Amino acid sequence: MPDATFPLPEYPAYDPAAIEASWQKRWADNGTNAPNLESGKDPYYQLMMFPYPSGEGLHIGNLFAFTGADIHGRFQRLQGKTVFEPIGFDSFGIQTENYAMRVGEHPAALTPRNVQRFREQLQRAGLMVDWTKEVITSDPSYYKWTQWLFLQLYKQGLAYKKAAAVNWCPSCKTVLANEQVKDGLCERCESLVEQRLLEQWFFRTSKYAPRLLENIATLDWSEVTKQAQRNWIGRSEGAHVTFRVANAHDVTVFTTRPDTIFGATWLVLAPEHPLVAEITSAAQRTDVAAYLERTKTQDVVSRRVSKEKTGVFTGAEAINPATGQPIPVWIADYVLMEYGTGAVMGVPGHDQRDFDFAQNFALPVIRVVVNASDDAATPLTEAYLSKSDADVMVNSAHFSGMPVPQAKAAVTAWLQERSSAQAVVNYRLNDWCISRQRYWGPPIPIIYCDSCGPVPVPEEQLPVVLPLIEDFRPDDSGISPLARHDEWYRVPCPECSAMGRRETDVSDNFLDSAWYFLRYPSANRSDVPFDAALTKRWLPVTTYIGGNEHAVLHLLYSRFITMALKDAGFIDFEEPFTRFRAHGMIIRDGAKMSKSKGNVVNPDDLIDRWGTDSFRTYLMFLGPYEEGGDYRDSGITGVRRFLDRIWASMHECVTTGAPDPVVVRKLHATIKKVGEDIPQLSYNTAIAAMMEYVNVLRTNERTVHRDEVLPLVQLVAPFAPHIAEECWAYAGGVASVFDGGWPTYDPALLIADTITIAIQINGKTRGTVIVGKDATQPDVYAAAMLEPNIAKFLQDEPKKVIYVPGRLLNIVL
RNA sequence: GCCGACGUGGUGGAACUGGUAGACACGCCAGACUUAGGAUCUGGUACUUCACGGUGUCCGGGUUCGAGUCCCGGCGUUGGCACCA
Repeated sequence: MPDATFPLPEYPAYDPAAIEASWQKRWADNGTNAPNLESGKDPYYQLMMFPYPSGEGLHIGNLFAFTGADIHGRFQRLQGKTVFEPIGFDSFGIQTENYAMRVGEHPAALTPRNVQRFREQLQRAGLMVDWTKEVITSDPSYYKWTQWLFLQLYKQGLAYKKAAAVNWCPSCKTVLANEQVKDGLCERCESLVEQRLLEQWFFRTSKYAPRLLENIATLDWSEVTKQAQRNWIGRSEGAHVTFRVANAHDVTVFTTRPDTIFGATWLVLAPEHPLVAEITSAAQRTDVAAYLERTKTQDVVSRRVSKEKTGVFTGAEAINPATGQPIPVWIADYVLMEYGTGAVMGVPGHDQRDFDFAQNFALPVIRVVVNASDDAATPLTEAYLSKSDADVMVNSAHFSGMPVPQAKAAVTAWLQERSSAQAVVNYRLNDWCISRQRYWGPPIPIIYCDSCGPVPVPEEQLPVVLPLIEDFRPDDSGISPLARHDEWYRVPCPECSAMGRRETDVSDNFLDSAWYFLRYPSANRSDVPFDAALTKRWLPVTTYIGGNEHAVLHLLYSRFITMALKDAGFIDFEEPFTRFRAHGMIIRDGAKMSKSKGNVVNPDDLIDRWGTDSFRTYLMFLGPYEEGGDYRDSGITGVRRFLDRIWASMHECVTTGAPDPVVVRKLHATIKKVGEDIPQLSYNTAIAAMMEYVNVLRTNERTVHRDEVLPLVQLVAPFAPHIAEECWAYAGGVASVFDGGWPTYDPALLIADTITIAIQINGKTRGTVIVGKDATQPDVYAAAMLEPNIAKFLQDEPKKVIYVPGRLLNIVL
């Protein structure tokens, strides 16, 4: 930066702090970033994932995410679209509640402060956010509609209550979703997770599994995200096969390998299977009871992580419908009640888990699939998982000798004829448990009445306001703290007016964020969750940019809610996000930033030192936006120099004379490149292209013409909006640079008069020649012969000559 | 175990459908202007060789006139899921 002791320049030094504050104020005063949602032409809904307002303030990852989304939104605006770029705060939830407990404050006191701090930081970040449509999920004006949403799903039969074995964290004292359990430990506090049986509210996400899966193909989303969704939904084709058990009961299993049924030498039920009690023989009752007790009290770690196969014999026998032979029925906790039918057939020869089980309990192994080169008599040392289409059946009655793929269908059909099987498709997507026995969330709007049962709170009585209570801490009763407050808890039944009790569970934080994008355009409306006309005009979201850590849950829940609302007739689309792009993660020194590692970077300090524009541009320059990058302190100087040079060029430029054609040619190439890179989120290469242009622009301190620099100001505007506005205004631009459009390029100017052709001998580059742009192969060849370095190789006639016009000539000797 | 991504100078990273590997930037070296330089500008910077040249995109094969890019087989790093029948 220029020093004050030096002869003063004739123009003001680039002072980011001053111009950034001034432009942020002007944008707010002029409503620059608040589009007219009713009438703006070409609506473009640019969404970014709203932050959870933590006590630590915004971190660099947030700003990386938001800046990337903002650049995209600003670019769309420069293309003439009316861009709506809202933001809000995901302020309910267990994170805030846990933080509040840690610092000994009430979440209701903490949240507004955190939100305010986030707001200030976000405003400094120079985002094109429409602050008039801000949404705060913990505000009654928002969660009123979250509760309304619950009621709509309830009416549709998509919300129901059931007793379920849940993951219980003894430290957080709450139920955890399966997704919140990592290796049997609580995702947040890393305590051992236990199992408990509780009455919970569920949404029927499983009903939508096929649609959620099929629609993925129609979405313009990052491929990684789509794949993660597919895996999560987990479709598998197979069959339900029914076994007769103890001459009295039918037990249905799900299998993806019906072809291996001749190798099924036992049947296993999950410990929670409803038939366990009925089929257990008198002799085995004690052992079974002991086993059930053990699996129930066992913590989830030993159940889910140690894959040791345990089990107990029920004393019952089942008939294998293929062989007609009796096989023993076992109970084992490697069978999960949540998946399939909660029962499986044990085929030790061709399933590794069954093989391990057979080893532990000395159960017979029958091989029913062999590879062409294998001998069926060789004892197996592990399960043979059929991988080749050349595998054939053995020991399988009249199916022996049949190739495996064919046998899958044939065996199913054969069993089906005998009413023992049915081809089915199974999904691993479970229903969504939305109950949380906690305080900091929207109370689920249900009242229990002794005579009427569960009664939904009438819509006109919403919101069910979360009461301000001092002792919001959960205890280990498993019941929400709200139950301890009679004046809130006791309430008349809406139907019969007898005294009833409120549901004390609050809903999952993911429900708050599963519909916020619907609320934004209608954020100022208190009478409806979303205005019909505005929703029609602005949704679905045009482009959504966010972290891939939400690739599964948040995005899937949002899709589910959107589908449910469509089916209920509230909206006319069923996919909320037309285009989704996942950004990468910012790491430092090859590792995630974390407080414990002490490698956290504070964005405020960087903005103070270098300015928002430099900081934004630097974040985008670190690496490909969709991959993230490695943060280093040293690199930001290069970006700041780049902006300094733009500033200097603008203030030193002349309007007399004509722009240099060579510079103009480079300018047009840069306009093309930047305009192509931004929509693909190739921000790092767009910035590199502009830097290259600046290097040409200022070569040897040449005099810059205004027409050479003004389009550059427009190109850089999405990245560095404040300096762009300032330069635009300096050059006499009226209004905002963002209403000035995007520069166009002349394709004719991109074609140079001369081109450089690489000359290769046997594929090895030996030199280059410069020829006219229309040079033919003989022209290039002749030119190459004038180069001594090339000519010396050509004592003999070349065998072959390959010419790639405009690129290279390869002479093969 | 399953699914995915990635592997290029001292560093972050470029390289469109196979076509001059290392754009751009940091750092470093040298020079200019300077009382000064942590400002600005200019030049250089993959490795190796005095040079001509040779070698280079994780390793080993292959396809091709030509491979960072495509194919096969390894190794490594990283993200997600995981007793899902």
